[in-house]
Amino acid sequence: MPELPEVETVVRDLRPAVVGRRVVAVRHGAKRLRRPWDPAWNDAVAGRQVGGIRRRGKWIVVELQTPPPNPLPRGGRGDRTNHPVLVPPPPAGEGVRGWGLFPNPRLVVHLGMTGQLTAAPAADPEPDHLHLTFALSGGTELRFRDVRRFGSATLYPDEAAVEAGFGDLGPEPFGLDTGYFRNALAGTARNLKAVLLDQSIVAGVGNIYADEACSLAGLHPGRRADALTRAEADRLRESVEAVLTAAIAGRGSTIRDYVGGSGLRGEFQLAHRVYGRTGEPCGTCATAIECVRLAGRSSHYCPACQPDSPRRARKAQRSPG
DNA sequence: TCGGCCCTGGGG
DNA sequence: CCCCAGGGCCGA
Repeated sequence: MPELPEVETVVRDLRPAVVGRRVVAVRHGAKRLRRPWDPAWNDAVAGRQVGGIRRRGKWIVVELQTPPPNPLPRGGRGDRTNHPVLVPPPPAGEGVRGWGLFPNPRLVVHLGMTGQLTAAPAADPEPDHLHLTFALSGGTELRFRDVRRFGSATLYPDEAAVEAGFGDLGPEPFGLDTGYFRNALAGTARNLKAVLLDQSIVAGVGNIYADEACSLAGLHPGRRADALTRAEADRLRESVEAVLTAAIAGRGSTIRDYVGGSGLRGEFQLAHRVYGRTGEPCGTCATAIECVRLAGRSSHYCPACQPDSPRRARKAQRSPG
């Protein structure tokens, strides 16, 4: 479900709802996700404070930290010793070791196809397919729900481990270096669709926005990447950035399951040019949108605006419309 | 580099 | 019943 714009919307929604709060308790379901949740992680998380939340590609990183000591009441120094320490100590038993092994815990979440990460009042009824619940101070719960269980939630001990976990994840698509993108395209015989879906080339683009970017760029998604001219490659890079920016502004696309961090659906599906519009008239030239299978995924395009060969592309370039 | 697979549910 | 679905990983 969620590509970069959806994940970005989740993160922006969650930030004001969770940052600064402490994790009071962790609950997890029995069914395993892509990566099973290790129950030992509960102790590493409980008592910590949410320091921040951010996005990387389609991944969500929740930054946890050891909460600072409570501010001491003003007044005489006597208070300093008498005041009870309200910061909960690490859980008993192996808890001390649990905190020690996770100095700067990072909760890394991937939403897969149907994952939902939301902040909700603890009093709200629990939905079905709920796999993880973080009860936060102030009565808010951070909930991870996922019908198909292609998503995952993993705890890493620190930033270095997160980076290692990301492996060869490519750069963010915003402000992407022109030369880098040209070279990436020139270096492979795969089609544009496959390249745009490849997270090691650019992070965050999925099936919807790959199609939308090709449409915006006027390029057939089946074109060989290494056959693009420099101008075409640059146009594609700009189109990826433009469509993602517009989609974030529209709070992402809800086809079926996607909701943002506050449970709201996206709006950008209403602005799709080609995705999910097979048979409908192209908004530019009224030709019927077509759908083919590329890189194992449904791929939508306008056969008139997105010519399938470089030769026809050059022709269309000379006489647009 | 590609297909199959992991899952559940909705629609034809 | 069949096929389809915002993704990623693993093995041929």
